[in-house]
Amino acid sequence: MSTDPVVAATRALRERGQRVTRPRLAVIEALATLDGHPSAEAVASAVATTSDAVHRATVYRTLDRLADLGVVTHVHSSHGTTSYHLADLAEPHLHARCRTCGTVVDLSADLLDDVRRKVDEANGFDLEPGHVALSGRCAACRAGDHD
Amino acid sequence: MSTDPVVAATRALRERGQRVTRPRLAVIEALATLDGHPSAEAVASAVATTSDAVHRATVYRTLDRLADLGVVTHVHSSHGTTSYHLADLAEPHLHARCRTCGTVVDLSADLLDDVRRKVDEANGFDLEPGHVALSGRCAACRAGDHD
DNA sequence: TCGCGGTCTGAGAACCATTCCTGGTTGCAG
DNA sequence: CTGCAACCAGGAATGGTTCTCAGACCGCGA
Repeated sequence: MSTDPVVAATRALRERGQRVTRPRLAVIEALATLDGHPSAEAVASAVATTSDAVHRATVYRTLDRLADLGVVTHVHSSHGTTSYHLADLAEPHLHARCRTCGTVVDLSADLLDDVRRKVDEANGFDLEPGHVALSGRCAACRAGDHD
Repeated sequence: MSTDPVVAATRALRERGQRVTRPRLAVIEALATLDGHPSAEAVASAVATTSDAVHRATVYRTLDRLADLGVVTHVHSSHGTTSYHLADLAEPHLHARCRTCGTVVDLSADLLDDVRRKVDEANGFDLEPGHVALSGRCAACRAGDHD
């Protein structure tokens, strides 16, 4: 990660013939700033506190565009929410979301390699393991109360 | 599957002190009739064509209640939709949803057993593999067009 | 069989995140 | 600098799901 993620993102935009606009920069910077796996809504409100006010709709559109370009990664989790993070910020990894507290846990990327192979052989289905968060209960919630 | 799923469902309701009402029966029968993994919306419109008209809100409530009772299983898939099916109708199994055509593929239940164990050891996270549909691309869509 | 208590339903509006539409703005190539 | 096209703001529309409340009905006990 020697490259500034913001710089990398803007470069990726230019390379694809996309414009680098203030709203887009604001979204990218918000993603670079926010820890974890913010939802579109979280990004929107983070940007809202900035000097550049960016309209909600623009945030959604921009996140979508950036996801297309591969600049950001989006993960769907259980309750229909989608979270985003800059692709550069971390190694590829999988996600698991606690169904009780909503925390997202990062898992190692190769965890599902075997499964992916098996599913390909058995069903001809090409699994994309990072695209959806697995569900379950995190250590804290398991300890906190009983099932 | 020697037991009629509708009977099993009504019995489960009674055992929990829940009432067996016409709307609930209609929902259960719709689930027993519909193939695959219908969404709440699909169940609602299936029920709407029946002689007993059941209000949308009631369908949602009922599905929720039945899921609590363990009579139906609900699975979240990528686009925020939730699908339901009677728990009795099939062996426990996992789901994978094609991100292109939306088809839900059933996978064998033990597929993620190893992964579950690993995640438990590494993160203390208790994976519930059936609760969320994995994502990817089905055989037909892979053949149909290129990535 | 009948009545009662409490649960369940219907109806429509509220709700929330997301998407669409339109006219005005702005990046960027020339 | 100028013009074109892509982009954005604003706000309304959308679509699925949940809420509220008064009335209906289930199931138990008499």
